[in-house]
Amino acid sequence: MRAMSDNGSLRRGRPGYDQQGILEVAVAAFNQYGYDATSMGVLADRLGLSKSAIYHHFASKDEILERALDDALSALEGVLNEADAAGGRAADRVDQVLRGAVHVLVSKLANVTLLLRVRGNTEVERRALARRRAFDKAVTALVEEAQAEGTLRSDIDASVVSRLLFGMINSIVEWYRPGGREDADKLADDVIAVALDGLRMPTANRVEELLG
Amino acid sequence: MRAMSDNGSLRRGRPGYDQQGILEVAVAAFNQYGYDATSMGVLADRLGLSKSAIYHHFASKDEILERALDDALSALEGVLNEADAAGGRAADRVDQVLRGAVHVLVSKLANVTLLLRVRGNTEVERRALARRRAFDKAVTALVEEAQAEGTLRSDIDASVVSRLLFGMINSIVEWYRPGGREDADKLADDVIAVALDGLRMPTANRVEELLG
DNA sequence: GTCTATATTGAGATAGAC
DNA sequence: GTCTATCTCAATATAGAC
Repeated sequence: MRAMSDNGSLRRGRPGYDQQGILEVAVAAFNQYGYDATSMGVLADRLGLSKSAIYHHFASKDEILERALDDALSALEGVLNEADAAGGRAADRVDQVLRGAVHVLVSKLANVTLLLRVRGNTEVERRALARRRAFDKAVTALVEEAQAEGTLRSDIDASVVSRLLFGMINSIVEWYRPGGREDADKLADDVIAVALDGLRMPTANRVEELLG
Repeated sequence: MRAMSDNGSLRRGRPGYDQQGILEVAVAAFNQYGYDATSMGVLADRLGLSKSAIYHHFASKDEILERALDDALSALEGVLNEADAAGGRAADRVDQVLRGAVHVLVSKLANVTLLLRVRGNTEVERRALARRRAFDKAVTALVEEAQAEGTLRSDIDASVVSRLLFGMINSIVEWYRPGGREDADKLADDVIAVALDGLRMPTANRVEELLG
């Protein structure tokens, strides 16, 4: 409740952590070693604190994870809600969701990375997985709409399409590293370009030559 | 060295495990809970053995992981080598590598899944990551060749292209479940279709309408 | 090839002083 | 808000019998 409690990520001085400051360091460690392989001891070392100091801010290791996952999930769900609220053609909403998802991935890279690696070992993890499944289901429904509309090819199953799309998008967390705001836009453009138009040169001969 | 040592996965009777039999159960558990979160105790329970019985077959938990990762990596490297040996246009070799990778993913689903989740916590894991990086690098070189050749669009960086492609392909392990041989071919077809031609209906209006 | 111990380490978490 | 010290439990791994 002190004044400095609200500017977590801006305060970079060593001691006197708030939840946000601890969260950032913890998530980075979780992503580097994996959640299970990251001990409270290692976490304490990274923070320059004792283990018990961490327990002053969080009730358990699990609770740290819960906070980080909720942040990522809320952002992704927000993208979906915005697209739904915007209305319009399904194809436009698909476009909006894909671009929005790329931006969330980039802006909340660490937390989303953590989310994508959750296996469902604990109640916290299982709740997160349930929210992810709901998100995936909504995206699949959107793709189905776009197929019915005639704007997306319908020779591939909608759930396969949405899984491949998000497989591509989600894989960004494996290699993308910060670097500015316009990079996220360019990345989103590239993803959309590959997803909608494919990699083949528009002028190149089609099926026969490449796949023959 | 007994006769039954060579038919591991075919022998389904409970006791009298060989390395292969233990490996399969272990990898399944590693994928379900995550490697670090899977204890030798849980593994023993699943095998219907005591912990010490496992140590008769493997020197350590790490060695079990090493075997599984090597199997997946060797298969993927084999795909690359075959494509290189086949020669021909870069575009054809890209196609061959993508299809081959999908088939390896499907045929060695469990081991590849494990490989894709390795974080680099131990020497074994770091060696596996190094082999993965070498594979990725070779694929990127292949994409560059195809771009220079004029068969793949060159407005997107080759390393981004290969990362998005393999992001899409690798994500298959998250949802694909057995189900027959032709499924793998159909899946490979779908991946190639999305990757090369994109999702947009060939007849639909292009950039202006969808992205406007 | 498997078992019942057991050694040993490190984990998550708590108590209570400052 | 942080510390030292400690509890408790579960982990990997080993010893040695059958």
